[in-house]
Amino acid sequence: MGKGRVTVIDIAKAAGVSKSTVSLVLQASPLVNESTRTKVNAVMRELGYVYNRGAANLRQANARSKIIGIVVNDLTNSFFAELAVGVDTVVQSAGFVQFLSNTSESIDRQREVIASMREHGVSGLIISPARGTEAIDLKPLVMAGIPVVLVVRNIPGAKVSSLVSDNHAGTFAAVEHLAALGHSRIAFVGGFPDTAVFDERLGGYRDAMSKTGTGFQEELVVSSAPSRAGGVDALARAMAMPEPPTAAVCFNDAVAFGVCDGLRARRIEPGKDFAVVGFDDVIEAKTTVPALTTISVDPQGIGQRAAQMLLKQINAGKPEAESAVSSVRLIVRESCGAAMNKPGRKMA
Amino acid sequence: MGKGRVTVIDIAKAAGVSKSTVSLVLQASPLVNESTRTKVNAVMRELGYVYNRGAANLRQANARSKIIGIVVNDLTNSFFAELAVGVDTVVQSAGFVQFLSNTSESIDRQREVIASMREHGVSGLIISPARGTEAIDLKPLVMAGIPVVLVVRNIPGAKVSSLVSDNHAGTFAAVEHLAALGHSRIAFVGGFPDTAVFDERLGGYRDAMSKTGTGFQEELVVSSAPSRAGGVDALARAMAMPEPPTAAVCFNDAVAFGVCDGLRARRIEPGKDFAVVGFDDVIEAKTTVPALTTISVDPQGIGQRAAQMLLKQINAGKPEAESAVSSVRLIVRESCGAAMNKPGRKMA
DNA sequence: GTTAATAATTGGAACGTTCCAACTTTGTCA
DNA sequence: TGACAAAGTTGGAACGTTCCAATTATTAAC
Repeated sequence: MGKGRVTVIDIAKAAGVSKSTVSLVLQASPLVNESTRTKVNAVMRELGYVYNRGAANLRQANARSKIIGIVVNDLTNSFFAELAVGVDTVVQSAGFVQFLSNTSESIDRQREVIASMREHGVSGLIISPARGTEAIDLKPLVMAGIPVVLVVRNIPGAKVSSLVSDNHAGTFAAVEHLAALGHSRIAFVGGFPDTAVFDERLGGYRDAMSKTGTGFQEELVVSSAPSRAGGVDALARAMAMPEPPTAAVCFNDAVAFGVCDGLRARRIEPGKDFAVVGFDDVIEAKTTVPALTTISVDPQGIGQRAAQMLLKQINAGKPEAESAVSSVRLIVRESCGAAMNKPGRKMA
Repeated sequence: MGKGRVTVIDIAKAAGVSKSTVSLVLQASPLVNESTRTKVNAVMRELGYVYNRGAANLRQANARSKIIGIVVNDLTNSFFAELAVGVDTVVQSAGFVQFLSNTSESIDRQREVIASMREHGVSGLIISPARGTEAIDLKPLVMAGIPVVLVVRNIPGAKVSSLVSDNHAGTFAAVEHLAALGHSRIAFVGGFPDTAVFDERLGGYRDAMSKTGTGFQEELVVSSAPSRAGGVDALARAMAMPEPPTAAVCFNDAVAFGVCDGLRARRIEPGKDFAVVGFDDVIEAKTTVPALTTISVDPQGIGQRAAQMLLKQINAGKPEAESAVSSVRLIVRESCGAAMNKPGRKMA
C-alpha cells in the first residue's frame, strides 16, 4: 500500500482538515473542537500513524528532545544495573526514553558515547564516570547548557550536579559496629586507591579506628580490584600477616563476597570465626549464606533520585548545579556475627 | 555568543564555502578537495559544531536512524544486564547507540516503550519479551518493516528472528552428567511452568531421565519463582519428600544459588552431600563457593550475536526472519561433586 | 585554440513537524 | 443592522540536514 510512512498530511487529507489542525490534536490543544478531535484520532488509528519525534524536535529549537542519556562505567556490576533500572522507572513515567551505554572504565569509549548522545540531541545526561575522568571532559557539556548529574563518583571542579553516597559515614558506622562486637584488628579490604570513593570510604574507616581507641594502622589497609576475585586475593594477603585481622570492612559487596569465599576456602566460617561487612547492599546480599551485613545505599533509589534531579534541571531551563549526598545505613545481618537467631555461633 | 546552536550554514559561512560542501565533508565524500576538507574540519572544531542526526535522519527517508532499541524483561537479573553489555559493544562499534528499557515483565510497559522507541525512529529492536507476550503484539513492527530479534524467549507464530539457547540440550547434558556420577534421584527445581523456556528445559531433563533408565517421575519436578528466594523455597519442598533427591538440576543459576543456601541452612554441604547444577553461567558462578557446575549460555555472547543478526537485517533492507539456536555447554565445577582437586569429598 | 572530460563546488527543494499570523464562522449585544 | 468577540481552522515559513541537477574551474586530448 502506502509506500513511505504515513504523515500528518496524510491524516489531514483523510480527515478533511488541515495539517495544522492535526498538529493541534497531537498536542492535545484545547483549541480544537471535540468532534474534529475524535475524528482525527480515529483516522490516525486507522492509518497506523506514528509520531515522528525527530521532525518535531527539529522545529522546536527551544524544547529539547525527550531523551536522556545514562552512561555507566560497569554495567555487569549489579549495582549499576539496578541504578539504571531506577533511572528508567522515573524517566519512563516522565515520557522520556533513555540511551544507555557502558564504558567499561574506558575514557575513550566514554568520550565517544557522550559525543554520540549529543548528536542525537539528549536533553540531559546521568553519568557514572569512568576512572580518570576530569572536569575538562565535561566542559563541552556545560558550555552547551546540557544538564548533567554525576552519580556515585564525583569529579572535583566540574560545574555539574552530583549525587553520591555518604561513604565516610558508611564505613564509620561499620567500624563502630564491629568495635562494639569486641573486634580490634579490623582490616579495610579492597578497592583501588586512586579513586575518590576509595578515599572517602577509607577516611570513614580511619576516623572510626582512631575514635574507638584502637588506632589506625596502615598495614590493615589491603587494596585490590573492587571485584569478587579481588576480594579473594586481598583476603589472602590479609591472612598472611603475622597478626591477621578478625574482621573486615570491605570496599563493596563484591569484595565482601570474595572475602567470604576466601575464608571458606581456609575453613574459616564468615559470621562465626570472622566478621565481614560489605558496602552497597546489592540484591544478593540479603539471600546469600551467611546473609551479608552491609551498608545500604539503595542503588535503585539513587537512580530514581538522580533522574529526578536531572528532570528538575531540564524543566528549569537554566541548569543550576546541585550537590546531594545520599544517606546510608548499616544493615546488620549474619556475616558480622551479630545475628541473634543463629545457634552455635562463636567469635574469634 | 552565538545564541542558537551552530549549524552547517554557520560553518559554511566561516569557511567560505557552501553548505553543500560542508555536508559532503561530513559524509567523508571523496568528491571534496583535500585542502577544503581540512579547512572545513578546522572551522568545525573551532566553532564546536555538533552534528544534528535528527535533521539528517529527517531528510534521508530511506536510511533510517542510527538507533537500535533493546527491551528486556528484568534488568536486575545479571543475565540480562550482561546481555545488554554484549549488545552495546557491537552496536557501539557499528556507530549505533542503544535505547534500553526495562519492562519488569509488564506487557503494558512493554507496549509503551516499544511505541516510544518507534516514535524516535529506531532502526531495529532486540526484545526479550515479557511473560505473556503474543505474536500479535509484534505485528505492528513487522508490518512497518522494522527488524526485530527476539532473544531468550521465543514467541510462536511471530514472523521475526529469534535467538534462543539450546535449553533441551543443556538440561539433558546436566542429567547425563549427574547420572554418570551415580545419582538416580535427580530433581528438576525452579521456574514457572507457563513459559516456553521452562518447557524446553524440563523436556531435556525428562528425556534424559528416561534415557538413563531411572525414568521420569512427576514428583521430582518442583517449580518456583526463578529467583534465589524461589530456590530456597523449592528446596524445602523437595527435602520434605519421603525419599528426598540427592541431586538437583536447577532452572537457572539464581535458583541454584538459592538451593545451595537452603542446603547449608540444613547443614548439608552442596558439592559434598548433594549435587547442584545451574543454568546460565552468570558471572558469579565461577567465584562462588562451592563454584557452581552449570550450563554456560554466555549472556554477553548472546547479546553480541543478537546484535549482529539485527544489524545484518538492518543492512539487508528486506528483513529476512532467521531463527538461531545458541549452543550451550556443561561447565563442571564443584557444586556437582565431580571436582578432582578438593580433598575430603564424599557423595551421598 | 577548441572541445571534451574530469574534478570540485553550489543553490534550491525536500523531509515531517510546529509556530505564527491571518482567516472564517458563529454568536452576542447595542 | 452593524460591530465585536470568541471559537475554530488554516496556509506558509521555519528547523538542520541531504540529495539532485546544474555550474564553474581545471586538466587532457586533438
